[in-house]
Amino acid sequence: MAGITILDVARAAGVSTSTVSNLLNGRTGRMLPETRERVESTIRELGYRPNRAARQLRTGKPQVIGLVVPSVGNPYWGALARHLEAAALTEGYHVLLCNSERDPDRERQYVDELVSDGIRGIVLCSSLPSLEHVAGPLEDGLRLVAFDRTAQADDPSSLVNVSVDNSIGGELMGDHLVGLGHRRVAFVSGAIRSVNRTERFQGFLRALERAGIARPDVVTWPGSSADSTFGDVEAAELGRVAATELLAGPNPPSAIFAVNDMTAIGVCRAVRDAGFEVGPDISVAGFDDIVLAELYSPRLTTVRQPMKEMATAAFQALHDPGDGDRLPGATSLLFRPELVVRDSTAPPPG
Amino acid sequence: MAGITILDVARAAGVSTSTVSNLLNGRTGRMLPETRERVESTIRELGYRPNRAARQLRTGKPQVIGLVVPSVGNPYWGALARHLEAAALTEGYHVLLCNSERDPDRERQYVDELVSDGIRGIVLCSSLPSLEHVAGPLEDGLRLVAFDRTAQADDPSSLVNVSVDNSIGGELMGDHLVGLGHRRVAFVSGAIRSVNRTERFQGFLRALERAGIARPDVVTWPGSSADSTFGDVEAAELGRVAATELLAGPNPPSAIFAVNDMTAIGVCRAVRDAGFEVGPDISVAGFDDIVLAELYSPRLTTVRQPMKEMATAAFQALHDPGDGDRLPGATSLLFRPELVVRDSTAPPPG
DNA sequence: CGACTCCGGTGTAACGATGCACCGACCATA
DNA sequence: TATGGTCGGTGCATCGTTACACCGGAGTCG
Repeated sequence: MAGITILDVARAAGVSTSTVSNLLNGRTGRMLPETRERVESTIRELGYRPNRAARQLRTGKPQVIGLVVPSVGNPYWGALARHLEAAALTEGYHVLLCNSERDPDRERQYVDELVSDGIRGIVLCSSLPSLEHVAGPLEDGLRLVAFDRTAQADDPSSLVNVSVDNSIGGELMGDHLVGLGHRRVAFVSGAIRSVNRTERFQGFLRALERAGIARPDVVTWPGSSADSTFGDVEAAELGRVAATELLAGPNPPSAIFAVNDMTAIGVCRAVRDAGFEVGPDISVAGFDDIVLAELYSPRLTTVRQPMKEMATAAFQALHDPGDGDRLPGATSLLFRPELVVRDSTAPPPG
Repeated sequence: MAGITILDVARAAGVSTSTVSNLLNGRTGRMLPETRERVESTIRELGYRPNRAARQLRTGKPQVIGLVVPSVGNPYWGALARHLEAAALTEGYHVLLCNSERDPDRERQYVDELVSDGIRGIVLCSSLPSLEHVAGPLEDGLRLVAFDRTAQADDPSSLVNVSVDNSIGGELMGDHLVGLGHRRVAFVSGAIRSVNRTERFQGFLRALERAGIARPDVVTWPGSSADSTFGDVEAAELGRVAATELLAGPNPPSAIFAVNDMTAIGVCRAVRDAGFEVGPDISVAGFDDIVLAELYSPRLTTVRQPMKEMATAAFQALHDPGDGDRLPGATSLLFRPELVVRDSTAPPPG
């Protein structure tokens, strides 16, 4: 039980609380090395730890950042949470966890609450296309990182976007499938996170066109985009339904690229249900490289997002004073994805 | 960007800050309903939100609980984090996330830090068998819930353990496999989380013995138990290695029960690598029912932990003043697991 | 009528850290 | 010896909320 205050330290070291505070906050300019060492060793001996609440009350800035994700139960967001927390820890920051459950109201509410708690940095993994609902706090100095989302024209300035380069990711996978010899390929996607989907698809398309391949079949979720409770297990179901439809068609593809790993897993199930083997008969590829991808059977070929680096960058963007003269307007940090070839893709049969 | 303080509210409502504070803290006994309503509506109009830092500074109790897990990247812990946060939210609490990465030192350090930040409630998912390292804080009034762990004789009192009834879980699975007609069964497990492992195994054994079946083969991780960095993806690898060994043996089992879903997935891979089909040829079962289990191929038969209920109970145990005259000594909350039969188990061939 | 008791609040001293505005001592210079 | 400048610190008001101690007025009782 701490209970040890700055006053205890000051008394024990024979200085004033101001001096201890100065030391604690790096204002050691005008301080005798001797005094400094005496205070430092006193702090160590007493096991003093600053009280965060008092510090926050005084400075208005807690040593905490907020993380708002759809659901940390999803391995993708879980991985982000893990790496973000690790990055924050290196600077003595803690992470407050918020699950929006893909509910825009909850998302808004969380941001408001965090802000009014004095938190000045938030990593937001929004399911909303627009971010105007956080424009207010942003103007008041909130540092906001939008994760897994690319910049939009109407983004508030001072917003930093951290994301993988979805377009290149799509292209990498397109090159891979083309290189294996596939000529009839399909793209399967849900309607949410439409920006990502579009970019992944565009990159994919670019690779195919370069190889002189006709525009692939594209199957997207037939449901309305207003279906905001669209979850993660449902993503797999979508993949299954879409792939079933594709395979029953007149001229089925020999390879299917799903917008993410969850969906790819659903596609795999459909492929098997249709009597094919994933890999040898029909190639299936995903995106994200969640832990599941490596463990799935067959091991899933996918595009890896460098999650650790992205999480670290997200924290830095919140924590740093800013790159001084950063370009005005919204900024994006795009990370290079990496193709991970495993067992779910192979040359087409025949 | 609140900026609105209790003083603003008091002035606007024409009362003292004390009255507003009294209302906020439920001391409405001696208060005219009229006054109360006036203050309440003022609060609403002004959009006042109490400043947590100031409140904590005054009361010493922040509206935050700590969650220490090995890694929230693991879907099992991710699910816990999600449900715990949801439960906390209903009472206005936030959750501070800490990933110990299975490092005992980090675990200790997190607890110390949380305590010295004034946090009075922690859900600890410890990889350590003993909890003496938190005995100090516990004596000083820290409320501590140990999750996924059953009580030990030398547990500090005032500790609450929340866990699924592993013994019954094992028994349920034993009954299921026996009921399918299996007579040669094996149990695969790593060395960590030894208490859980033992209990799951004991329950399993009980079911087998009741059916008059010989003691099953048991394969545990050959590595040393000091291997504390033993992770989650490695759990799958362990399953693979263990099952490979089993299947190459003289009298291979027709069913394999793995200590958890991750390990079961590794077992599945080994089964397939050996040229068998999971389900029809060899039954494989897991434990936990992580999201992966439903998505895996084949869908995994497993024992579900009622995660939502367990997380809610864990929060309640931290939050409630205690059940008045709770029994002295360590308390355990055991939850009933549920058998989930899917496609990875089937009657033995022949 | 005076003493008591409620009722419905209010006044205010903390909680622990911060950082601006000082201050005394010492030295150099004029 | 006055003047000014550093050096190495210190004094203290302040952040927003809480809750204990208190208070004035109305009602009750003998």
